[in-house]
Amino acid sequence: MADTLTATALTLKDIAREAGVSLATVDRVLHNRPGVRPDTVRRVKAAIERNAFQPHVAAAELARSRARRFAFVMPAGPNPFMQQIEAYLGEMSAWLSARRLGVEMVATDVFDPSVLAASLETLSGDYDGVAVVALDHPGVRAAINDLVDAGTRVVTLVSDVPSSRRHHYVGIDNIAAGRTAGALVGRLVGQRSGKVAIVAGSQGLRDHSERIFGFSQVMASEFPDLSVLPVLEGRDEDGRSEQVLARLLGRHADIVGLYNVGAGTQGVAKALSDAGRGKQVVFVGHDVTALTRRLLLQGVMDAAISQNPGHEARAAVRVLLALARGEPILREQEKIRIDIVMRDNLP
Amino acid sequence: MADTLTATALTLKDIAREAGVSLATVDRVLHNRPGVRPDTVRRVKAAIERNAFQPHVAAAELARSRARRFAFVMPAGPNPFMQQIEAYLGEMSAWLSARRLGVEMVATDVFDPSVLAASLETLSGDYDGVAVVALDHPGVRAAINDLVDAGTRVVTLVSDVPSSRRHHYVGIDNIAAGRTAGALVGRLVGQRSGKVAIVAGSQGLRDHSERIFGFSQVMASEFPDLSVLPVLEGRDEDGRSEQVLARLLGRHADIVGLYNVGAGTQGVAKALSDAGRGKQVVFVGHDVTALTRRLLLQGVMDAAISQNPGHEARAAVRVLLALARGEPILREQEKIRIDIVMRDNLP
DNA sequence: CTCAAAATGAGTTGCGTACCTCAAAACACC
DNA sequence: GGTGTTTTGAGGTACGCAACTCATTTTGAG
Repeated sequence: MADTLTATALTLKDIAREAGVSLATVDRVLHNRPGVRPDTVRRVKAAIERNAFQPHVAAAELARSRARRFAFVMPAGPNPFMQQIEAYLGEMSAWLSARRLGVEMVATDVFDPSVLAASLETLSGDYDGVAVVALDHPGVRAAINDLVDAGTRVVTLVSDVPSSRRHHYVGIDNIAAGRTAGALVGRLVGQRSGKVAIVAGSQGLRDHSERIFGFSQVMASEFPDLSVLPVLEGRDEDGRSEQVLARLLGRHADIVGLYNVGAGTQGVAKALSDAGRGKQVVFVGHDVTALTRRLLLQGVMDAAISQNPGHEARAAVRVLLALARGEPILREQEKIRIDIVMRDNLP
Repeated sequence: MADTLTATALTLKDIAREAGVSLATVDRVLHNRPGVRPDTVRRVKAAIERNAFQPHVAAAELARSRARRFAFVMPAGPNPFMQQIEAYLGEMSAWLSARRLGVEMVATDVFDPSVLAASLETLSGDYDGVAVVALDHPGVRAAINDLVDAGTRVVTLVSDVPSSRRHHYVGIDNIAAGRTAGALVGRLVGQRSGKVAIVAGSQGLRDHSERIFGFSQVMASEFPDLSVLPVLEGRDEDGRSEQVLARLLGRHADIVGLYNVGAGTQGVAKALSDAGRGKQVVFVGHDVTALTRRLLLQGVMDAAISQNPGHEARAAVRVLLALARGEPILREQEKIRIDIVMRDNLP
């Protein structure tokens, strides 16, 4: 009836006794310090395994006096999504200080590889962990690898650099996000046939191009009655997005679906409304902000694909902390889901 | 450029000096122990406020030696959703034991108020915290209140008892979940008109009736072309669900939508398939299990409304721990979202 | 067998808090 | 002023581990 999940509370001393060695030797093994015969290492590790021993995290944390410092390298300038991440980190401040963790924001131009790489290089040695919104570029990859080699824990945030040796990626699978957007547009358009427009920031951005790829894949394979128009580039700016979309709407009267891949949502919505086609066109975009929330409630947007920024911020901190402590990562917990947000499940 | 988020690392000794009292007095104030003049209490609290002092959680945890014990009171018998919660708790075992936390499962008949209440009473005193899948009933409410009065922290899990004095509810808003299901069915049906069927476990269950309420609300107000048929009760069993639905499908050729409120999904799917209407009827249900995953991939189910069981398990533990430690709860983090899961964003 | 190097034991200190005891001081009351 | 009560101070111990020193034992090479 009452089924217990946790082990008994052994201490290092118990492990030492079990392995027939002294506390000092267990300590050496536990921290990979030199001067222990391979055979002894094995005996100690066996004792640890056998008892499923976990060092008491509170005791370990207390003993190592030194506070941990993490850096968050984020885009400079006004990006609502990034501001949300920063805000959620702010909400954690009591949590952080109760654990004597220091989190510092470093603003930089993440779109310029050399600037970003240089920013990363300056962090070396000063921090126990770094979270970075990274551009996928050889220079950046090298900078990340240097940090890792210097013993800093690195997680990529929102945008990944899979070819680097970063310890973890906190963000969504953008191809799947694009596929989800495609399925939604296709299903919500229903029986109608017609054309589908795509507005992106730039196809040079990895996350945008991956989303477009996934979207197109689904449209081609599952919704043959819908034809996808060439991708418009709005550079994530409202004005330009509005302009290019307005022109396209003028030329095609049979547009039934619209996928906005990045930002510039305000402009996209305005072009739709001005053309008087807000209700006929199925409009799917990304992220839940004050604006998209309003558009969803008004029925202008039909769905938003979202990655929970609060979750991303907290997951990044937790992952960095677990890495620094040598604790296992709860993969399931730290995985960022692709949220489908419609009017009735607005968070 | 580098903007720091966290406070400096003061200790109790610093606070004592600031307030002009001894460590012992600060300790008395911090733990609401008697024997301190009101005026002195004020001075100490002021010093704490002024410095935004947070006790070092690791030190506090270490000092109080006594391990914490939590109990999870869950339904006995084979319920896949509950089994998932249990499995996720199992995945946390390393995390738990590194913090010297004991989590025990208590299986009981949560559908019988008196049995459930009795189970809760037996826990009094033995646990620092209790998470319970609770039926909303006066006897249960009283049992919960008794636990709270005895100093045990209580969170309701999945199913709430809002009228009790439980400290926290970990679960979704079921009315909103029903609304979301309704919006999905309506939108995915598209231009067609016809009838919509509802299969529930029992309308006596609070979560089921709330979901039906939300679903009907949306259908009535936003999809006037769809008419909702009377609710079928399948008691969350496959056989009975299949039987009642098969009969209904036989009587109505114009069913275009189906909402399965609870379990019994296997039977519902079978009735649909056997009638050869798997593809024409928009089928929305709850929870991501091995079965619903398969049905989504096959295209039999169109969407699943899901509350992440892993998140619920971990949130319950974190909330109980925060309550026990007197730490603030990260509301945003512990809030359970209503996930819309379609084929392309299957977790 | 000898000797240096490697491996190990034994012990100390400190981290910041909880929890406890005992004595001293301050206070209230008659 | 004396009495009893309340408030405060001072100090200690313990929690489990990290990080260190130094002495001692074991090992392997010559």
